[in-house]
Amino acid sequence: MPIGLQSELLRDRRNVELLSLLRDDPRMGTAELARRVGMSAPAVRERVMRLEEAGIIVGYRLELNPAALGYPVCAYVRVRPAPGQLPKVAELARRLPQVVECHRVTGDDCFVLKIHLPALDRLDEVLDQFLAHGQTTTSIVQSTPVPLRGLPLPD
Amino acid sequence: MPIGLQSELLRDRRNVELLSLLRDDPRMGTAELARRVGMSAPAVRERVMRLEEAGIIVGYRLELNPAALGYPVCAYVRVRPAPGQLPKVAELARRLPQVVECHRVTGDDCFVLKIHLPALDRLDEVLDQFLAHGQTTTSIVQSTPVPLRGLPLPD
DNA sequence: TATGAAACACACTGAGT
DNA sequence: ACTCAGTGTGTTTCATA
Repeated sequence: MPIGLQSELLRDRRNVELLSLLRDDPRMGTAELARRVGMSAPAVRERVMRLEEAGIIVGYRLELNPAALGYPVCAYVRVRPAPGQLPKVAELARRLPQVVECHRVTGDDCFVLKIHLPALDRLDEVLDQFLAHGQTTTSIVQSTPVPLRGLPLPD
Repeated sequence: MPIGLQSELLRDRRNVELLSLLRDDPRMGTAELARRVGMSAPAVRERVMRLEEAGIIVGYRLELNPAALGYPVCAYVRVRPAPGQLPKVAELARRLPQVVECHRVTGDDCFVLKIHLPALDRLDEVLDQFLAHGQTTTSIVQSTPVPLRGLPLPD
C-alpha cells in the first residue's frame, strides 16, 4: 500500500484538488468538497476513500499546543550510542513520552530525537537516561521560522 | 490566547477525554463524541469550541505520504550561518518548499531544518543554496523508530 | 466511475432548567 | 453550563447509467 509518485491517483487533477481542499480543512465534509470540485457527494466519498486506502492520505491529526499540555520547551537531541547500545537507544526513545519523534540517521550521530519538556531544568532527566547508552548533543529550540508544513502537491 | 498548563479547561476530566477521543480520530463528529462522554451534543460542541479558542487545540492536519507526493527521501540539515547571514538563512528556508520545518536553536549550529527530497542526488540543489550563507551538516533519515506522536494528556 | 433519490443521522439553534 | 426538541443539512446506500 505504500506508493510512489507513479500513483495513478495523483495524475487525476480532481484528486489533487480534493487533497488541497482537505489540507486546508481536514474536517471538511463530503458535501462541501463535492460542491467545490463540482461532483456528487458519493463520487467524492469514493475518491477520498481510495486516497486513504492507497496510503496517499496517511491519516488525520489533532494538533495540540504542547505548552498548554505543560511542555513549553522543545529541543532536538542527537544521540551517538556506545558500541552495541544502538537498539537500547531506540527502545528508550520509544519508551519516553517526552520523545515525540526519533529518527535513525546517517552521520556521526545515529539518532535525532525531538523532545518536549515542562522546563529547561528537566532536560537532565531525559539526557541522563540516554547518556547511559552513549553521547548526546542538545539543541534547544528558540523559535520556529518555519512551523511544520506540507509538501507541494502535484501540478 | 496562548495558554499555560494552568488552563482551567484541562483540569476538567471531560475536556481531557474529548481531547483523547479527538486525538484518536480527529474527524469524529459531535454526536459520536457526545455519546462516548455521556453528554448532549450541544454541550460537547461548546467544549470543543472552547478548547479551540483557548489555543489548546491548535488545529487539524491532513497527513500525506511524502513518498506518494514524490519526496521519498527525508533529511535533517543543520545550518551555521556566516556572520550577518542569519536572517538570509531563515528567509531561504521559508522560501524552499522542500523545507517542511525550520527551527532556530542553541548550539554551534543556529538552525535545524527538516527537508524532503525526490532523490538523494537532489540534495545538492538544496545544500548549495544554504552554503551561500554558511556551513551545513546533513543527516539523512534511514528509518524512524518513533514516528511523530502526541504528548501525554493530563492525568 | 459517476449520478440521483431516499433513509437515516447529524449539526445547529433557541427555549427552558 | 447543560438538556431537550425542531429544522435544515449532510451522509450513506443502492439502483442505475
